[in-house]
Amino acid sequence: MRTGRPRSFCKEEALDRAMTVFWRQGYEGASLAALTEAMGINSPSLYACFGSKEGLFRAVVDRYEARRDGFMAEILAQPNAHAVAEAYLYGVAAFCADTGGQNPPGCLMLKGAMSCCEQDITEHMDRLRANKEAMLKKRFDQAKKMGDLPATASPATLARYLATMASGISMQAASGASAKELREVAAIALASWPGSAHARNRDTARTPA
Amino acid sequence: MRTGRPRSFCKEEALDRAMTVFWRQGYEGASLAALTEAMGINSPSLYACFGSKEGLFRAVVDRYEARRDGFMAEILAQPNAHAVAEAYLYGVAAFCADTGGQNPPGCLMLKGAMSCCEQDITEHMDRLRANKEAMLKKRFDQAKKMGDLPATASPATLARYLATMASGISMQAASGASAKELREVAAIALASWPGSAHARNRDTARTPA
DNA sequence: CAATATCTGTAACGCTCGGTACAGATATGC
DNA sequence: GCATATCTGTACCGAGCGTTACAGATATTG
Repeated sequence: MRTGRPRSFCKEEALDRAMTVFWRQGYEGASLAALTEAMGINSPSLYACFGSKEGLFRAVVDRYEARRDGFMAEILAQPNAHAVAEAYLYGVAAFCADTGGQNPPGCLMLKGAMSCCEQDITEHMDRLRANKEAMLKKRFDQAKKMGDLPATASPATLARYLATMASGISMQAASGASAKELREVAAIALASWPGSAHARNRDTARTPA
Repeated sequence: MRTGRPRSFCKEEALDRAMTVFWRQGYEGASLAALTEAMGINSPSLYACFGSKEGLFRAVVDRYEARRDGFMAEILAQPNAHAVAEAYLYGVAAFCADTGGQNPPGCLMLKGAMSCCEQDITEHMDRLRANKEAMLKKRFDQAKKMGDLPATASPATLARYLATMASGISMQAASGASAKELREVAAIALASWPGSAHARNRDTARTPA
């Protein structure tokens, strides 16, 4: 076992508390003072454990990503392309609207990436997002072979379309849109899905009842 | 005429130079040093002219908004709802991809709003964006009366859908998507437009030629 | 029981931040 | 020409930033 005085705080809990600060304030807006106060530790403990503010942020992002990997697995397991798109957009809408009582609405990734000028950080987050898009594309390649996407469909463009919509939904959530409003928007977005023409009268924008 | 020593720089040009700094770095990321250097003036001149960093930013945002008002006027003048949606999304895509050789891709509003923790500023920018969405809604109310939107369509939801898509397009542009990729995404988004069912085979996602 | 290794809190570091005091420069108004 | 008003550059302010030196506390190792 490791020698020396043991750490007096829970690393995971500290990361969760730091996450809410970065989520609310962005990367540069989150001061060390705010972070250490929220985490309940002093700065030397933070530096011993995470190396730097950037190291802490990366650890937070990794933790955030790990949680969303489970979400993506559920999405990709849907039986066909339309179900994937539907589960993805409604899932993103629900996620962005759910503050968990402490986090602000929207996505940590977007808030973090937009509020940071350090290139290596923004590139890292762009890569993570591109990776999610690539997972969708791969799933749609497969769907095309299975025949639940038309032969003319472009998996890459469809994946980018969903990623674009997800970013937009996150932005709308961040500026105060309700969960219901986000779902309505997702519904319109899904009406344009290749092969869902007959769903139009059901899914497309209608005056809410 | 005004007495005293005259200002030795052009206010509008200084605002344009400050705009590119805010656009690249965000509100909080743009330091006074970076701003004064780009503007070619010293800080006392900046403060005499704009009052504070926040005052400068508001002036920049006003100037940015004034330019986009012309864009919105063109959009709203389109002959029917579908043309409005099409002109809007393709216009946003073109705008976000066009850096003008100095600005980063994407929208100053999103970058500015996301990189700022001061509530009065973010609220101001949210208000401006909501205002654009309201203009679209009003136009779609009118379109519904004119019969170029189905009676079941919800102008508010359609306007929110376009605003969401526009935010998403801006985010994609900011993370490196090309103009062509943005247009392809816009095309899919337009395929779900109420009443454009027959356009699907023409507009929806296809493997690029 | 040392000896060693790590974590802890206090207190400070150098630096940059947004903002300004001040004196000199340059215009107008009489 | 002289008083007045405004802008300009230099040089600086206190506050807050991310980060760390250091000494004391607390664990394992032998």
